[in-house]
Amino acid sequence: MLLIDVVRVSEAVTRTSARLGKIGHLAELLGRVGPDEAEIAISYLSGELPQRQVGVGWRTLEDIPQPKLAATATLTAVDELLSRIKAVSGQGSQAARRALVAELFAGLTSQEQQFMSRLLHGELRQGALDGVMIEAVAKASGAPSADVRRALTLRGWLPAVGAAALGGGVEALRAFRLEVGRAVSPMLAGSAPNVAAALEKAGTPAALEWKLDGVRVQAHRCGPSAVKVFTRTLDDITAQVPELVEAVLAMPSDDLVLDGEVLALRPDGRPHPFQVTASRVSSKTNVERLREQTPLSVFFFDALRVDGADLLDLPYSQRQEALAGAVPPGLLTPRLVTGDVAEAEKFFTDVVRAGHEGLVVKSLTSPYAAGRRGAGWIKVKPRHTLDLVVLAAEWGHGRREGKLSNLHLGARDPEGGFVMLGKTFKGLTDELLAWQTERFLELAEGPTDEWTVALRPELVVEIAFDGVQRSPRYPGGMALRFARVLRYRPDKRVEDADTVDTVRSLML
DNA sequence: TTCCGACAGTGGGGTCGCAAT
DNA sequence: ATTGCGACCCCACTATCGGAA
Repeated sequence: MLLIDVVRVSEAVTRTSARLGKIGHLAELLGRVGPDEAEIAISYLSGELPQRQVGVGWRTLEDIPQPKLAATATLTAVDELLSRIKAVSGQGSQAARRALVAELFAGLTSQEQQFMSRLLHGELRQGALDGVMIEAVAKASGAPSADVRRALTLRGWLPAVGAAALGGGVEALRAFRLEVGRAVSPMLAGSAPNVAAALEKAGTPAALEWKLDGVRVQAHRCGPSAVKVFTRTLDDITAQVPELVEAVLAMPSDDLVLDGEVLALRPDGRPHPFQVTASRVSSKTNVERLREQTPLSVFFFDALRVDGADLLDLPYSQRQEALAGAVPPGLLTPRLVTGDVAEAEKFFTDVVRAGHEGLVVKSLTSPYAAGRRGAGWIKVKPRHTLDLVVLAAEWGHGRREGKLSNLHLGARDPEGGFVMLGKTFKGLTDELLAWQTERFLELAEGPTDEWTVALRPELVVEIAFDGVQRSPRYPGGMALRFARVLRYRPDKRVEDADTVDTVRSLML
């Protein structure tokens, strides 16, 4: 199959707004793709590369060769070149990588070049990713989408699941098993504004678990001496977390799959800022030295397999029993089962006072269903707000093209002027986006660069955020974490906006 | 007919590893 | 030694579609 066949379908998917229409276009192509090219086609059309990352970003793609006129590139040839690019990126010069990228793009038409650029950027923007592709695989193979979804949970990679479904139908899908040592797609949580709302969603009584601000880990014990650890995106971080490996090796069972969170705690037991944990977990060199300075702790909250028994389909409460039997009590995430709102709210206050992120409220009956947010797990976190001043705005991309989208936020400096604390584009409705674009252009002092418009500091906006973190980037040495717009405050003057001192007092 | 769950899109700050400067 | 780039940790929120109620 030619790359252009895939590109044409992607363009048709982009033009079609109805989800069922998108699924129809994708399924049609899956119906005519050969078995050796199915993985590549499914991968590209769900917006990812079979190689995952190949070490090519926006900078590398700034200048690419003239396009060809005739579309002759085959999927397999393109895939093979991308694998070579990845290999060179792993160990080789940038010049060698650039040469291979040039070779790839020189073989593509203009239409194909645009597709490949977006794919490499991870910005296909065709309105279809895994969720839509699951349905397309189901339609093309004749298997129920629940079976496709289930196989994806166990296998963790849709192209392999899709290729199996196209080749062997529903039986091939049902042959997928949880395999110790191979990552499973993790179950994700939805969110609620407060504990009472979360309890309502999860059903009572529910389990309340501490939400720790670290890195999600899936630990596999594969036999007497082997452990593997994966992140939420299924990357292998075993070598970076020796403490966790040792903790799992010390457990009596030698056939386990556990779900948990790893984080750095201070000697007094309170958590380090997320930045400290992230730094430790992502460091690959000097791990032994680093673990002495910043040891990691792990807390498990679910068990997918214990002593060779798969537990994914069991209700939460039964998985908890298995977890408690397999993991020492000190490595269990603190939890409380209750249906009482007052008791739950006290537990929430306690966990926040202990310095942690909040709670995850879990239905006692839900199975471990990967990939689908919001079903059985609901997270709750406290919310801070500040009244800040809009200092500048950046032009948006994609569906926000032509709109001023990303706001530069500043706190008032009592000495005069403003101190930038970060940016946000979140929380804006289309209506607000249109309004602010118009209003900003009235306040514009002129462009500071290609994307940014400086504004007269006159607008006050109420911003919600999760916390203040240390920042090497901004002049005040601090930045807001997960800032989002709540509403504009036309009733407030700039003199009423919060000051940097207020923000600094929150950074404790 | 209305409601709501699931999905895709739009990007945010911070940090590491690596190659080039 | 520093800088630029790519990758990936953490993540909130809105718009939309289409099935459920």
